[in-house]
Amino acid sequence: MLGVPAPRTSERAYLTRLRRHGHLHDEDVVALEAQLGRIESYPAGKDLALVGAPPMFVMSGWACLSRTLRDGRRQILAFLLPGDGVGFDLLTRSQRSIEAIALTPLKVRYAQAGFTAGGDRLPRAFAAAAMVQQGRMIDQMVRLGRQTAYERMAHLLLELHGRLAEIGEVRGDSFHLPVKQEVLADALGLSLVHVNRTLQQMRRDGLIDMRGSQMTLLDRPAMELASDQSS
Amino acid sequence: MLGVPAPRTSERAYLTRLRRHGHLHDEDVVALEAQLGRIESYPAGKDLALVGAPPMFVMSGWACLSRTLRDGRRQILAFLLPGDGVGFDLLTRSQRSIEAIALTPLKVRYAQAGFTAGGDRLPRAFAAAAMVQQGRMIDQMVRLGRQTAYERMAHLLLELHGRLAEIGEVRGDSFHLPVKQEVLADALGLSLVHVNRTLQQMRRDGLIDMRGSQMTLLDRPAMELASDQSS
DNA sequence: CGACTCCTTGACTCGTCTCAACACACGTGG
DNA sequence: CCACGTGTGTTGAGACGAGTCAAGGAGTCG
Repeated sequence: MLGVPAPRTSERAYLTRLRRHGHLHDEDVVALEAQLGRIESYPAGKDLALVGAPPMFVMSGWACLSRTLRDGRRQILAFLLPGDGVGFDLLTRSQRSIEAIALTPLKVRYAQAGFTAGGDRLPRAFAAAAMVQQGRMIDQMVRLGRQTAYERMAHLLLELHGRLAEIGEVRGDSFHLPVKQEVLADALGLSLVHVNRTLQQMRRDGLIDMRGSQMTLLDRPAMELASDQSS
Repeated sequence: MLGVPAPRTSERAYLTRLRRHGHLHDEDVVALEAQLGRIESYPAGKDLALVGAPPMFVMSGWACLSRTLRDGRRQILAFLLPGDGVGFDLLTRSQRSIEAIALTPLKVRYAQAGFTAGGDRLPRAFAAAAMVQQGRMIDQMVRLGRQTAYERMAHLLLELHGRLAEIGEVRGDSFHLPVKQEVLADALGLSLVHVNRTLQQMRRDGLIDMRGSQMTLLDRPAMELASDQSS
C-alpha cells in the first residue's frame, strides 16, 4: 500500500542543521550525500572509536564527548544530538583522551575516508556549524566555572530545548530527555544527588515538569532569567 | 656600535609555535610575514575588539579570552601568551559575547584583512595550532567541572609552564607569572581568597615558590600527580 | 607621609558532596 | 502470580570545600 516511507525528520537532521548556516543548492546536497556511506548502530553505553575513524553524522539517539580522570571522575564536554557531526571539525577530530559515548541506542552515518566538503557553500556551512559547536563549548565553560547548580541546569535545559527544536524534536515546550540524572551530573560538574535536588527545586518553582524522560519547560522566560547567561 | 638588535625570542614566538606542528620552509615564513602588518600596543586592562578585527599574533605580554555574566561574574576561557594567534581559527573568530582583554601591556601584530594561509604546510600548521588550542579548552572544562581548587591550580600552572617553555620564557622551572590572583581566580572558577589559600597551601607543601610575580615549580612530578589529568 | 593596589589571614556562612536509606518501576524465574 | 533482584530516582543528615565579609600587612608611587 504505502510507498517507501519518507525518512524521519531526524534522519535528515544534518541537512536541516547545515541549512541553518546558509542556503544549500540541490547539487550541494547531492555532493554531500555521495560522500556518506554506511550506517552503524551502537547500543547505549558503547564507546565509539574516534581516532582513526572517519567523520560521521548522528542519525538518531544521543551521544556525548567526555573525558575521564584516573580516579573515575568524568566530565561530559558536549552532547551530540541527531544531526550533529563528529570529526568534521578540529574539536571532535582525534583530540587526545576524549571519548565519544552513546548515551542511548545510536545510529550514525559515516562519511567516506577521504571526505572533503567541496564548493564554497558546503565548507561555509560546515565552518558555521563548527563555530556554533564551539560557542556551546564556551557556554559550557561558563556554566562550569561561574554558575550555580540551578543556573547550570536551567541553561543546559534551554540549550537542549533549542537544539532539539531545530530538528523538530520538540512539541510545545516538551521534549524527550533520554539520559539518566547521572549523565546530567557529569555534564554539569555536579553530583547525581545534587542534580536531583536541583530538578526537584525547579519543579517546585514551576519551571519544569518531568514525567519519566519527558521534560517540559513550563516557563521559558523565567528559565532564561535564571540561567543568567544571555546566550 | 651594535647592528640592528636581533628580535627578542618572543617576537618570533609565533614562528616557534607554528614550527612545532610541522617543518616550515623559508618560503612559508616569507609568505606568512608578507601578510603581517602593523603592530599595535595596548595597556593592561584594555579590551581588544574581536569582531570585525583581522586576526593577530600576540608579540609580547599576556591577554585572555573571557565572558562576563550580567551580575559581573567573569570566566576566563583561555590565556593568550606570546606567539598565540587570535582570530585565525573559529574559536577566536567573532564568537558572540567573548572579550579579549590585555592582562599586561600587550603588543600584537595584525594580519592583513584578507589573510589566507596558502600552500599546504602553513594551513596544516595553523590547523594543528588550533587543535592544540582546542585541547587546552577541553582541559579547562575538565578543571572547572571536575577538579578541586588544588588540582585546578596545579594543572593550570603546569599548562602555563609548558606553554612558556615552548617559547623560551622559562628558566629552570621558574617563570614570570604577570597576573593578579584575581585573574587566576577568574580562570579557575574560584574566588580570589581561595586562590590565595590554595597557593599558600602549595607553597607549604613545597610544590611551588613565589617571589612577587616570579613563580617556580619546585616539584613538577608531584604537581603532575596532584593535577590528576594525565595531559 | 598618605593613598592606592594587591596580598594575606581569620571567622563565619553556604553550596555542594558523601553516605545511607528508602521508593518505585521493571523484568525474570521459581 | 508473586518474590526478588536490579537500576534509577528521591530524600535526609552530616561533612567539607569554597565563598563572603572584614581587617590588616606589604609594597609602590606621587
